[in-house]
Order: sequence, then structure tokens, then C-alpha cells
Amino acid sequence: MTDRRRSPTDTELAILRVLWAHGPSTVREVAEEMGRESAYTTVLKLLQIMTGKGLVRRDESARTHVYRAARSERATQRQLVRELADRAFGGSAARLVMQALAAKKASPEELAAIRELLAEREGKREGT
Amino acid sequence: MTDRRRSPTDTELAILRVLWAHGPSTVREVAEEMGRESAYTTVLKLLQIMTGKGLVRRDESARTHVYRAARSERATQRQLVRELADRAFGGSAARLVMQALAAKKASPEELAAIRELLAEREGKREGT
DNA sequence: TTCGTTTTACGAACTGCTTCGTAGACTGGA
DNA sequence: TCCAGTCTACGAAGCAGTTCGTAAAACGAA
Repeated sequence: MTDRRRSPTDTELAILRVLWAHGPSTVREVAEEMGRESAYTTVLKLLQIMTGKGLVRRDESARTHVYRAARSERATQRQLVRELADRAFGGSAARLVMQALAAKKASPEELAAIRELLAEREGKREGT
Repeated sequence: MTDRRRSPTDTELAILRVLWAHGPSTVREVAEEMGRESAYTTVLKLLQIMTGKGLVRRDESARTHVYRAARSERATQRQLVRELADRAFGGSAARLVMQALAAKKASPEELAAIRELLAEREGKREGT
């Protein structure tokens, strides 16, 4: 069930962020968006590798290929969170949450949103 | 302020978990504790490298060196959380928290603990 | 002292990620 | 048609992390 794939690396995540924010994009668009930090061919190579890994999908119908993220941002975030929980919190998301709240300040609005989600969750008291 | 160091890798984290759980330990103790997955010299090498990186400290007063984690489990967890927030949640711990709540089930007790922490935090309402 | 055991140190191999240069195919305009 | 520009593909290099064998030093019991 749970996705057995290894999570995206830092660089891969940087590319995925662009794809999530901008939707399907060409190599040039992605490279452009990432600033001048990576050469065009570097981005190309990464996207090719990511295609192989199934992280992105490629539309080859036109000469200039168009890439899009294979999984949604939310799904990927969930995977990353789960992985971190397993790696460093004994699999407990709750402990992770508490450290997260301690590690960074959140705005009152965000805190309110969290409380709401929490209340909802506690009401239902079911998983997934 | 914020620690600029790169977070521990998977394997390093596995070793740190042993040190956190068991307190200062020898190479043999750590290797033992990690099951038969890693050869003794592998653990030794890792600990040597981690000493160089400042992840652990080494007591060399006896022939058999004793290693201990340089940073607490909590501090390390905080760093990991912050890093993940930056990498995949636009730096927002709140969004990370919400995904964490969605990703894994928490027991009613844990949820209560989170609510408590949250209330406390909201009470203070310290600004950014 | 001698010898088997334990320990540290070191180096070499291997893997995965990242980077980028170069080559070759394709395209559109002059 | 020809050429400059754009694109994909590929290979090679570099680096960090991981693994483990081997060597050498230290120790302790006989």
C-alpha cells in the first residue's frame, strides 16, 4: 500500500515545486524558473532521470517535450512526512507535530486552522 | 542562529537513535544494538566520520572509546522538521503539521496533548 | 614473554546524485 | 537550400555516503 519508492531528493523536489506551481512545463521553462543556478542541460538531465523514476511524466507529442509532476504536491508531502516520522520519530506523527509546532512559529490564522482540523479529526476519530 | 549544518543521513540517524536510547556507548554496543545488518567496522567508520562532523563526541580516555550524541534528540528532530518545512512546505510548519495529521493516525491521547500544546501556544501569541 | 582477542585506523571499492560539455537531430526563416 | 538557433540524448567527471577488508596497536591471560 504505502508507497515503497524512495522520496525525491532535494534537487528533484526543487524541480517538482516548479511543476506544481506552474503546471506542465518545458525544460526551458523549468530552468528559467529555477534561476541561473543550474545549466539548461542539467535540468534536462534531471527531468530525464525523473521520468525514468516515475516522478514526472513526459508528453513527447511535440518536438519540445512537456513535463508534469506524476504525483500531487499533497501526496508527495504526505510521503515525506511519513518518511520523516519513521526515520526520526519512531513512526509517530503526533510527536512530529509537536516538534513542528515548537520548531517554527505559526501565525494565529494557521494555528486556528490547525485547531479546526484537529477538532474535526477528534470528532471522527478514524484514520486514513 | 539556525544551524547551518546538513542534517544527519539515514544511517547516521540510525546510530544516533541507539545513542539516544542507550546513552554513551562503545562501538561494539552500538553495532550489537543495530542487529547484524552492519559489520562492526562499518559502525566504527561511521562513528569516526560522525565525530569529524561533530554529530557525536568521543571519550578516548580508555582504550575502548565511548561515543555519545553531540546534540539532543529533540534538537535534532527540530532541525529535521525545519529542514523538511523549508524543502517541501515553503517554510511553513503549520502546513507541515496539517499534512502530518493527515498522513498518520494519532491516538486520542496524542491528539489531546497536541491540543494542549496548541492552546498554550495560542495563549502566548508571540509575534514573528 | 607469548599469543589470541579486541580495538582503532585506514584505504579502496561501490553506489547514487549532480553537473555540464558535446554531439546530433530538427525547425523556421532568409 | 542553407544556416543559426533550439532541442534531446548521452557520457564522463566529481562528490558524498556507505561498506568492509586488512593492518597495526593494545591488552590480558597463560
